Amino acid sequence: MEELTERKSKILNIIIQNYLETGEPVGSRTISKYPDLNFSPATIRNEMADLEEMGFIIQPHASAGRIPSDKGYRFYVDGLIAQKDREITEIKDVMFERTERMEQVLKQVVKVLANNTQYATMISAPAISGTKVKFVQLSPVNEHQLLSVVMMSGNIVKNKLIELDNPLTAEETLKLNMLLNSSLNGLTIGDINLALISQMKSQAGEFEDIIEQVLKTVADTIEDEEGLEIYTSGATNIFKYPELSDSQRAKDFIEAFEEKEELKDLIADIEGTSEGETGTGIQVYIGDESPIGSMKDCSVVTATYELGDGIKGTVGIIGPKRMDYKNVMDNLTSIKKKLEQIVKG
Amino acid sequence: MEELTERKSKILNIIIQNYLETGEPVGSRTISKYPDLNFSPATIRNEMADLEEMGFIIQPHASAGRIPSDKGYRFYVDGLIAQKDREITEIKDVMFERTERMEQVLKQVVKVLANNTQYATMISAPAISGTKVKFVQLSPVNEHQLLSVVMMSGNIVKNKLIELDNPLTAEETLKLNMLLNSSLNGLTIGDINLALISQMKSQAGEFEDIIEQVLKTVADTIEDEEGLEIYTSGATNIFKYPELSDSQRAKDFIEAFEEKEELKDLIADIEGTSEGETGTGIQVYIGDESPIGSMKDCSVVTATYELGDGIKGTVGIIGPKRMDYKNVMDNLTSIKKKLEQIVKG
DNA sequence: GTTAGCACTCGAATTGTTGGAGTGCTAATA
DNA sequence: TATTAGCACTCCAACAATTCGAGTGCTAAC
Repeated sequence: MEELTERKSKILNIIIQNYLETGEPVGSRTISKYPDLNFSPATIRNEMADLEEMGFIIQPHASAGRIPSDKGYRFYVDGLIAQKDREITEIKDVMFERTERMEQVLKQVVKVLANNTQYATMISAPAISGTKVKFVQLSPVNEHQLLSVVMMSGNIVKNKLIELDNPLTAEETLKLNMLLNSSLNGLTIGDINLALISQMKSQAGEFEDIIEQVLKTVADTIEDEEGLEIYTSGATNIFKYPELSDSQRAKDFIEAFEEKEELKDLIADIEGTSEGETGTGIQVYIGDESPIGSMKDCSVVTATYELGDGIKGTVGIIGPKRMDYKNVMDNLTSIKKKLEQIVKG
Repeated sequence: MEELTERKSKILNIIIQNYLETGEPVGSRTISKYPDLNFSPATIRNEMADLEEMGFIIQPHASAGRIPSDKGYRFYVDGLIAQKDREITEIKDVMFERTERMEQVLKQVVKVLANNTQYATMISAPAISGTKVKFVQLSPVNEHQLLSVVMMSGNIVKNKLIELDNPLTAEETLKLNMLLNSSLNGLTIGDINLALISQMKSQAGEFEDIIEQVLKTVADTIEDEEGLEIYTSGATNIFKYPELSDSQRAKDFIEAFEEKEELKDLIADIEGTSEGETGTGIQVYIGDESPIGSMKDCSVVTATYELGDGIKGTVGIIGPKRMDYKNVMDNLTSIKKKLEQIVKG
């Protein structure tokens, strides 16, 4: 009994779909009532016994119906991914009003997504690491403070306040600005090496101290962001799913969302995985496949969005294994598109 | 029986303290065992009956011990506030390493606080409303984009990207910068009125369009922040307290923390309340005293910190009514001091 | 190959039982 | 008069016993 016959596959799909809706184990009688399956419960039971032996479904206790195993979910999900023809359901366009600031957009995205799907959602801000310096500006605030503004590709702006020992004149500031811009423009963080630094220092002449400080600031500024920002929403939706909402489980889950450290690991894992595995940029972690312990009873569906210039981020949904995979994937695909076009548009 | 005798007050305090520790109703026998109260359980029972009649304690069911009522907690808390002599317990100084950015500091503060107290914590970023423009800087990014950087007192920096129809020359930019700085410097948002705007426009000559756009941007930038930023931590600590951790309650509570909308109301309420009511800047909401529905079984203790120039924010702790009020107040007082000195220092 | 029938199993929900903690009341005591 | 001992009473929490229904596996019949 190694083959997954048409009928078995049909039954399996019905079990999964029914379980997704109800959250209750599915019995043979229930299945036999489906219109396109005219067999008696007994027959179904035989098939179910086979399916269980093959590892697709599980009996939570001796006299209960069956629920999908991780392998079962995987079968179902792979089936979904296979049918590429899904049309993109339009997300309300209200979502992206004119907001220059990425942060606002992302916060809105997770909220909308959580609302649409009723699962927990997360999104990582575009990683800045591979991006280029677009321009640098030093502005004197007063005698002792200099504000450095660094803009990276993707229109990400960072500020930092620099303390000065001695005041700078307007000319000196201008000169430094020119030097910084001409030297740094278009460089990635990786391009700023020792040779470049010493070269800049020599050009700065008597201000080499300041250049050093500024460069350090720039590097700090950028690396600061390396600590990947993540926005989340809808963590409490977990309470909607009885199988996840016992106290301990819920606490661990929500804590992971609050702390975000583990989410970072997850995202690192996702972005590390060879991209485009499915061609759609969508990845699915079922149960133990996820690196986060508190989510071993959950499924995680993620999409990676790319803003060009190698900048990319990840948006994902975490919910019970009996998740409405189809709807979730549609939503993610749609978000991905929207995000990608918001930058181009 | 309208008087709160010494003995009654002693018993009341014992009931509250014991309940704070155990979370279980306190019976007469338990109380009679306290060393400084040499009476039999029966005597205690009489007193307890009185205390209940006076509204300080409650019997959750007919044959249970007593627990404090909101009025009881209030009595206890007022007693605590009265003794001003509390020494400031030092918080680990690691906390405030050199971080220029307020945001980082605040995030750290809530985390440390949640960790120290094991309750849920929140902190509001200093409200910018009353603050002054310190300086404004427009920098051309490319032909079509202009980056505006606005710095307010309290070293809060805001960026915004402005789309240009026609490119600006360097001179024009410089001129605009000078105009903006000389006109806006030292003003609060309230000071920017129509008269000022039209005056600036006329000075800007052919660039009045741009001035308008920039001013709007500046206003936006500032008002943007009016939507008060709030950082939270430790929401899941609620699960440590059985009386709060049933599913529905926990969901509502954590949701309030995730959404933050209600927290904003709370903070508005706090900052609205005539300050210094206690002289220490500490306020306590017990149960229904709080404006947030999902916290009607909690207590909220808050402190307002002031950074000078009218800039202030609020830091608070939300936990069960049987909260370790003393410890919490000490912690808040300490944080408040630290925050206030971090800006001056 | 499919189905009907039947005995069996298990969990969830309901009910009954018990024990302990705590009370209020009354009568005795200092 | 204030305090205490004693006692009957109440209620909850925990546990055990019972019932009920859904679902299974197996066998024999179609």
